[in-house]
Amino acid sequence: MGCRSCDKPKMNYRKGLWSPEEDQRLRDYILKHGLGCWSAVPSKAGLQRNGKSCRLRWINYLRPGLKRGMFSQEEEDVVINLQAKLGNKWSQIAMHLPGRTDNEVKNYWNSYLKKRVMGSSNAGKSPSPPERLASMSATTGGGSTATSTHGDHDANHSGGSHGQHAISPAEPFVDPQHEAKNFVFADWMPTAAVAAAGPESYTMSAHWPASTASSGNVTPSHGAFVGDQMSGSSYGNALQHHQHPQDHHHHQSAAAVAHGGAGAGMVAGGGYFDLLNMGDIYGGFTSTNDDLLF
DNA sequence: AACCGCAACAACCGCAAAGGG
DNA sequence: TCCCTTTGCGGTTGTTGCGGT
Repeated sequence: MGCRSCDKPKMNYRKGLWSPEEDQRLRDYILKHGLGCWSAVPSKAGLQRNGKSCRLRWINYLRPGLKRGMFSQEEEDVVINLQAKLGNKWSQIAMHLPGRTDNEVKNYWNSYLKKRVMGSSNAGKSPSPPERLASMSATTGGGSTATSTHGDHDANHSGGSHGQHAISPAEPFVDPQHEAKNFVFADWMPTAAVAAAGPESYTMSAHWPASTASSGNVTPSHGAFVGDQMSGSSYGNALQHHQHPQDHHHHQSAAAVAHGGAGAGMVAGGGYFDLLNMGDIYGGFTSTNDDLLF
C-alpha cells in the first residue's frame, strides 16, 4: 500500500467534471503503464487531479468492461435482494453485477430502487420507472445531466435505468448498434487500444474475449463517435446529441437474455461482453502493456 | 418565457483498512 | 510495533436537464 516513492508535492488539484482530454490522458497512461500507484498517476499522466480522483474516474467510468445503461430486471432483483441481505455494501453487491460499479449501484438504489422497494411495501404500488421513462423517452434521454458529459452512458441510464417496464418478452427489441453503447469500453477501446498497441497489432478478436469479439456488439461506430466527441468543442453537447430516444431499449434485450435463462450471468452468453471475465480483464491491468490482453 | 421542483448521477468527502518502511 | 501513505468504501453533495406551473 504505502508507496513512498510516489511522494509528490502538494498541489492544487482540479475538481469537478472530467474533460475528455483528461479522460484521454488517464486512459492513455493506464493503457501504457497499467495500474499501479494511484498517487503517482496524476503527475505521470500530466493530470491536475489527485490520485483518488483518478482512481474513481477509472473505476467508475474508464475501466474496461463497464456496462452502462439501464439495469435489467435481473440486475434489479439482485440489487434488491442483496441490499436486503447485505445492507448498503455496494461494493459487495456490485461484485454480483458484472460491469456495474458500486457507485452506479448505489446511485441506482438511491435514485430509484429504494423508492420502489419502499413503495412496494405500500400495497405493492411501486413507483414504476415508466413514469419517468415516459417523459424521458419523449426527449433525448432525459435525466442525463452534467454527467451526461459522458453522455452515452448517461443517456442510456437516464432513460434506461427506469425502463424496466420495457422488459417485455413480447417486445424483444434488439439493436446491436445501440447495445454496443452500453459499454464504455467500446467507447474508447478501439482508439485507445490502437494508440497503445499500434494500429497493426490491434484487433478485436485478439484483445477481446471471444464471446465479445464475435458478438458484434462492440461496434466501432461508437468509438468513432468518441473520436468526434474528443475533438468536439463541447463534451456535453456532443454527447447529448448522441443520446438516443430509444436508448432505454438497450437492456431489455439483455434482460430478455437473462430471463431467457442465461444462468451463468445476466449477460454472459447473451451475446454481450462476457462480463464474467471482466474481472480478469481488470486484473490484466497490472503493470505492462503485455498484460493488456483483452 | 421564467421559475421551481424533481430526478439522475458523477464526483467529492471522510473514514477505516491495508500494507510498507 | 508504530507511523505514514495509499486504497477502498459508503455517504453526501453539486450540477444539470426536464417537466410542470
